[in-house]
Amino acid sequence: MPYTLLKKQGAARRGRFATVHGTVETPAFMNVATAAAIKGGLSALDLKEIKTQVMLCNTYHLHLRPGDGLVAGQGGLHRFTRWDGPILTDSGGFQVFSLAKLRNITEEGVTFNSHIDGHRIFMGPEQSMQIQANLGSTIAMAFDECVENPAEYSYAKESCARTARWLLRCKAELARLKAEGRATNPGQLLFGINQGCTFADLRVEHMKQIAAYDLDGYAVGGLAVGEPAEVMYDIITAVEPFAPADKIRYLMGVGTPGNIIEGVARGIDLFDCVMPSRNARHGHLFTWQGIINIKNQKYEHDSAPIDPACDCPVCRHFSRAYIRHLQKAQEMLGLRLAVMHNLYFYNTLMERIRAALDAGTFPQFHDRYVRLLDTRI
RNA sequence: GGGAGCUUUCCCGAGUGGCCAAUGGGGACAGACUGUAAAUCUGCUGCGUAAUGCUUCGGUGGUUCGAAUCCACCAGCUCCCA
Repeated sequence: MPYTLLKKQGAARRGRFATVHGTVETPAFMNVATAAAIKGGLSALDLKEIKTQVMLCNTYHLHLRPGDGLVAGQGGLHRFTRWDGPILTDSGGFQVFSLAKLRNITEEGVTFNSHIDGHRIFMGPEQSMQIQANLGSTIAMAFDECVENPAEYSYAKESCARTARWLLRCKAELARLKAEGRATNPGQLLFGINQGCTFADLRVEHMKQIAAYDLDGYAVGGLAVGEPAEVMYDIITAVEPFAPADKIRYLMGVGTPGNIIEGVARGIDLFDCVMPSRNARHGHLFTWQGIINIKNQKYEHDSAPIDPACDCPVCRHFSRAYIRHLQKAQEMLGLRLAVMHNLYFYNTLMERIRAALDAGTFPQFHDRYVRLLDTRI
């Protein structure tokens, strides 16, 4: 059993997740590297320095470019990227949502038009598993449909049932690929994904159903797609009791520091989000005093580090004035330093959450930071 | 010395009588971003709370009901002939 629950405080869990590529201390934030690189110019060499535990790559994007066959030929994602820690591959399910204008969904799967050159590609549960088996990630995600918000109840119910059927096909296909020796990582794990939009009864029913499928982990997907944060929290609270207690739980695509703290408080172990990396590229930097926009004129002559309370490599060496200049001048270094800082911040946030859970002080940590860290200053 | 052309709001640059406070870029300023089609996108950029309001298109004067647009002179810049 890869997941070990070390300590509980309320619904919050301090745990450990063992994989063939190393152990993940949870709660943890996975750093998003969609096309096998963290945008902003970070390589695997940088990730240790910013306390990254897990790297997240994308099935759809890597299938299109450079092609999962090519990655397999290079020895898999680990050899290809030189990141030797755990890698989770998202299944392409989110692209069913985000590339909505370019796709068509049937029981078999989804037909996309490539966002790169427009050519038609078909991806269903089997294709997604084949691609992920080629990529050789540590953890494969089931192929799901991430439904847009708001959604009709009837559509949500139908989609949810289909996602459950797809999950069984994913499990069967991955087992077959492993049995035939076609998986780059023979120890590849599979997580299922809970759906059901904002309807608590659908969410619970779906979670109960997939809990019986005995997967390596359980994700809550389809949240943070436009619904109010309180709705998201209520859904997590409703569905959490029905996620297997001895399995790791992953809240997909979330979120702000406050969202993560609330997620941990509701029993979530894993998170991922593009926010720290994307917003860093746009000048929004997270600090222990709140969020700053480094491009603001008020930082023009500011020789202080991004966050005086931060000991990341960027804050140890560089000033706000310098990073502001780099971003205004569109120097690549401005993006890189900002991304390094934000990811370090998120990874440190998780470290402090774990420390608070270890010390039994998580409620105090929650109260002190849950609003503060999401506040623009 | 002679001739031709040019001068627009922070910059470049449209506009050749009213629909012009003036197209479009850039820059500046600010905002958005949640399993990344995102080094992207949006707003804003003379003054004024607002108005059929005020000031503005090198300067001064003129023509006209009305001028960034037409005329005269002046200043500066570019090119051609000596």
